[in-house]
Amino acid sequence: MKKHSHSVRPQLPELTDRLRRKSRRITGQRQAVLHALRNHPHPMSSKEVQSRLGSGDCDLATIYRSLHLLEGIGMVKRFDLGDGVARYELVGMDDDGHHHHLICRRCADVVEIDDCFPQALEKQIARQNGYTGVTHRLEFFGVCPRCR
Amino acid sequence: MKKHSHSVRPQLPELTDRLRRKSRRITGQRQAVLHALRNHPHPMSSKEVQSRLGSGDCDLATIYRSLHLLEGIGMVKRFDLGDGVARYELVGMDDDGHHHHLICRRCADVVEIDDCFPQALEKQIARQNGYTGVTHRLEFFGVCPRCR
DNA sequence: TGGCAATTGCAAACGATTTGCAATTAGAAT
DNA sequence: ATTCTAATTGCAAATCGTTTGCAATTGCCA
Repeated sequence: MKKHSHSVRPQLPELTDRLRRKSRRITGQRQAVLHALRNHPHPMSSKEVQSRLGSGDCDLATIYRSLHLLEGIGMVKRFDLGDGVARYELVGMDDDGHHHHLICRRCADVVEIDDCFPQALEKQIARQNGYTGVTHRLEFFGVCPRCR
Repeated sequence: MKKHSHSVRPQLPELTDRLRRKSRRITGQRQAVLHALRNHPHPMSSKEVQSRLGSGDCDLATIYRSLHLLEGIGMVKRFDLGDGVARYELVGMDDDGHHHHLICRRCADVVEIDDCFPQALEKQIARQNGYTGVTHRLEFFGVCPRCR
């Protein structure tokens, strides 16, 4: 049984350390983005991140740039929930962030699904088609109890 | 074993009949779009559809409108392959069009994966979270033999 | 504390998709 | 066959998420 993706919520200092180790500058904006992601363990769009930044908010372009940076370092993972909007989640310290979601078609509520099923199938798919380095992207859609 | 999604390639008259039955008008543009989809059994973007329209081409807006119409009727299925571009495939006559893809990260080549694995898991996911009407969206990514 | 490269904000550019509107056209009615 | 009308089209402009150029600012090393 895989550990729950959100069982470990890294502290902010740990996070900035990770940044520093990659020789990236610790700016207020980046800390704010990390802080926002840390406090909302669900996929967040750039705008959602921005709206959760406390004081003097930060330019959207900077948020996009921060998220890309963090994604490149592997500190956040990008998810595609079907609408045309990129969403990001903080990745645990040792985790690779791979998991899935169950999204309500009505209210867009998101449930994190931590078990990963088709991992075993990747090898089969890869072998059958001569592909290498096969990964997958899987999301579930349905209607949540409150909307039903 | 599920029937291959593309084992049956409907004839154009059959397709326009389906449209007519839905009391939609049979226009040259719509036939052209259907024709293009029919001859390329892989997910196609609006632009790809447009570039495959034979003679006097058709406005992109019209292609978008046609694809939406056809999707609403259930004649085409929309797929999201990870780049920000909607792609569509023609749905067989009795099929619901549900299947998956294996996409090359380098050249964007697409292999159709006709078996569907997580269908059984939908019920489990639904039950565990109180959701109803659960479906899923699954795509595989890797590097194809030619790019490797 | 100074200096320079990295980072930011702002506005403009971008690509995919949508929309308003006037002109065209498919198909039912005559 | 011709007429009529609502559905459909093309075109251009609008929208939305995201990216980029550039000048001003700022983190961090010396």
